[in-house]
Amino acid sequence: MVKQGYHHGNLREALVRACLQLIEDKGPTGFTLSEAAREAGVTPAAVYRHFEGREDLIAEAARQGFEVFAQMMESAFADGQPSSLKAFEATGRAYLAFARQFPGHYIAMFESGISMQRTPELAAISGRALGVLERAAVALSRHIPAERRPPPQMFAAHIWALSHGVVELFGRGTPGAKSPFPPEQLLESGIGVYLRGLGLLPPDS
Amino acid sequence: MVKQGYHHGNLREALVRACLQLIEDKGPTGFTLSEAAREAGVTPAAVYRHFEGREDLIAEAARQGFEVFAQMMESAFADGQPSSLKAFEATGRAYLAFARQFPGHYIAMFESGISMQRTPELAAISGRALGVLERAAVALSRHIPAERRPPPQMFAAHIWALSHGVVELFGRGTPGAKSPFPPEQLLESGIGVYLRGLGLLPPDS
DNA sequence: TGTACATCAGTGAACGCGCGTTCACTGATGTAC
DNA sequence: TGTACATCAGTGAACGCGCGTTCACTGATGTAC
Repeated sequence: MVKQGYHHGNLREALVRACLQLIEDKGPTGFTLSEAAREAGVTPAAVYRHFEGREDLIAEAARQGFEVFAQMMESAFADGQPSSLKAFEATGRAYLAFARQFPGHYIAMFESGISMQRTPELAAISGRALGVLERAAVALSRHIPAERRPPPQMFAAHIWALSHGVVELFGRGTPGAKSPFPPEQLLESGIGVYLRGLGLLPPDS
Repeated sequence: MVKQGYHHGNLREALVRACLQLIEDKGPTGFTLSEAAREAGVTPAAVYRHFEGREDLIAEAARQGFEVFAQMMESAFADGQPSSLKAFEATGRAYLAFARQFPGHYIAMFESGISMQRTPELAAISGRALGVLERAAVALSRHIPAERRPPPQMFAAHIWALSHGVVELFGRGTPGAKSPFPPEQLLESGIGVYLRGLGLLPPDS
């Protein structure tokens, strides 16, 4: 992460990577522009050649996160193949997998306090990512008799909330951590119970 | 919140209140000891008569939060009366009610980064609060045939995660906020589906 | 009831610190001819 | 192939700021006699 000559070569990306690492290690609070610059082997002032400031750097980190997130969710959903049920479950797993694989991104996206509406671009990409969840819910909903079918947005919101809660409380070493269950199992079983409650899984098993 | 004479009278509590208000308004990051002192009409140095420092002040705010939280949860659970189902649902509602009624406390407790294990006292009171959820789950579990009964800790963890997720994503004006459903309804319906999945509610209705 | 004095809860000045941001600058790169 | 020059991406010094924390201090309170 240390540059050699006068020109860095790829400072922009190096800064984003430093930002992500710092956020992951020290939380969104702990991140400072100066330290990211230091990490990249560069003067703080150099950052301003590539970003408008501290916030803008975090926003870019989040944006890249949503990009990867959207891709993972979409490829997990796989247009509802082989069945909308399998696809839905895969989507839930992808959510957690992303949070674990890219903790820095996840924090930048959901805990750093930057708004998803900060820029049109950020709004678009985050909407695309979370839209997958909703599409998955819509597809699954078709298998529920219309009269006791909850609105798909509500369905999606439930799953999102459950997933996010599992990540925040049990996905990292931080505050809760008391649970004797690995987060994957927790989320999978939680979704299982939920789907059974919707009549989408056989009551037993 | 401004003192009159040389002695404040109740500076300790005034500082905690200021801390909570600042945390609620500006997030845990935005809170500074100096500003809390200013708010209380007092020199920053005066804070050290009552707390060991910034962290200690936040921890006390969290502690008081857990105190209230435990009380609300316990009185909602009401020893499982009138039925373990009703008691359980009331407990879930109490969780959300607390988060909405005491946002500053909630943030200090779950988002400020202070550990629940910071002091034995904090560990005890937070354990007591979250223990209610587990007792409620245990009581409810008895109505499930043993062979398809999930461990009550898992049960409790699911509900906690769902509740926390709803609070974080939809309970405040911040990042998600796109959901067209009020958080209360979201949580209630989510728990409803979940309990149906456990066979604790009739499949229809 | 009055006074001496210990205790307590504040002051205010000072500290060192690292931060984010700005500015005029300069070294490196690449392109036109 | 060589040279002049525009453009770009960095430097480094400086700024003002507010922070958390410390220290010797002093004003107010309450208690003993």
